[in-house]
Amino acid sequence: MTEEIKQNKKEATREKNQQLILAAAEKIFAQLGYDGASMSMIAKEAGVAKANVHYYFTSKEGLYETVLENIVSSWNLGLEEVTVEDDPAVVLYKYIQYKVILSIEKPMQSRLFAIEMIRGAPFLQDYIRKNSRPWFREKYELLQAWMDAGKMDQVDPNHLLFTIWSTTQYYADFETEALLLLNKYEYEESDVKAITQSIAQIILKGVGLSIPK
Amino acid sequence: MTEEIKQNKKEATREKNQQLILAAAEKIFAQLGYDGASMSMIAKEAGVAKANVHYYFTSKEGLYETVLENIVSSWNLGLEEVTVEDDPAVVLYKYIQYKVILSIEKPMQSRLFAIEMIRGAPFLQDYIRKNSRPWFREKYELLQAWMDAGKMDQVDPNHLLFTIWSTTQYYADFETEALLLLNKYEYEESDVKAITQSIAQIILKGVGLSIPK
DNA sequence: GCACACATTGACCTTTTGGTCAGTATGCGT
DNA sequence: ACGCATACTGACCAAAAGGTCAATGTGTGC
Repeated sequence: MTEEIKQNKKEATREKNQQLILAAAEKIFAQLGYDGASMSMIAKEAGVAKANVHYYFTSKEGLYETVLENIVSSWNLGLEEVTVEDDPAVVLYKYIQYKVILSIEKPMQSRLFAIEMIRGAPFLQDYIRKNSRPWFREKYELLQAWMDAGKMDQVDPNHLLFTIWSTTQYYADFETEALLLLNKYEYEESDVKAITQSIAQIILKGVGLSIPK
Repeated sequence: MTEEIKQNKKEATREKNQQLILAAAEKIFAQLGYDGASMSMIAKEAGVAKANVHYYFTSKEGLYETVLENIVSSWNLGLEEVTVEDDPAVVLYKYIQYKVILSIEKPMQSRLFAIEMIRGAPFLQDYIRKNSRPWFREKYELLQAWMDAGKMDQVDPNHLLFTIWSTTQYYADFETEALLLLNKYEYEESDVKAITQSIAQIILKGVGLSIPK
């Protein structure tokens, strides 16, 4: 036992219901967007009365914000402990693979994020400024260092990162389009590998690297 | 004078107002999504009474559908008159350039499309099946032919096309994120070139081609 | 077992939504 | 100039939205 396991029934119920509502909200918001979702749908999905949702989360905006924060703070942004000494081919390959898996397995989170961005990020602007931007700068420096060291081609690191994000997230956000064009009903296990392979092949070779074995 | 220029005032007004409403609807829908947009906002934006919007377009769904159809049918999908004899480097470079320009100059259309896809394409599914899919198959064959002829590397043409789409559309759909991370207020003229160059460099080299001069 | 704090809810409120309709304005053909 | 078809609108409606609240249920500590 690690932390304070002792928990009375009330606290447990409270936690459980809050979690229930949060999970329901994530699902509904991702499916229908902020405006398309309604508090009663979320309450129904969570199996509680609508008023109870308002008991835990003051407003729809508040609930939405909490959902976004939860998702976003759960994101290991990736590339956390990478240094200039590492092999860029290995690092980038693994990053692409990680992002593809995330897209296929947790598409709702990606879509929720996309919806928020398209809306102009009314709630996530602060997060991006405070968290994403430093992370981004750091990775910019990392990539630039690799390029300076002649380990890979010189490309604008900004656009390289955008390229990795967009290509991998495409399979979550535009799943409908992708599946329709591939004439598939849903992604298969083998698709993860094929997608990773194709993207990695293009991007890695595109910056003068080759796919690690 | 090409067609029937003669137009009485009634027809002109009708046409004008319809166009006014459509333009307003496109803007509002792209900004707020289907559910976020309201008929009164659209009417106000168009400068007509709400009831008049309903006079021309039976319902919100109908209006939304018309807006989508308008956008989508205005899309020259690109790569129209390309044959196997053409140089893939030139063709792909121009295609990327064309899509980047579109993303920067008409981001609302891209975003509207993205929103529709994330929602599961309730209205555009038919269009994709009937129009995009044949186009997609055709370009698949074209790319495959180039690869068979040894003009470029062997990559799954499906994912290559997805890669081009996603990377270019990113700058429209995720404009907020991109600008925040680049610490810019808006795209500049020079960005179109820089983006095109970076994307083209990665993708072209990634499939064994080099940027044409 | 009792009192207190917290959890839960149905009923209710206001506002906004998409949509309708009866009535009015407006340009056209005669 | 007049009558008719079409364009247009303010007022209105039912439904659904987010949100509130008084009342009721329910564990916990004493």
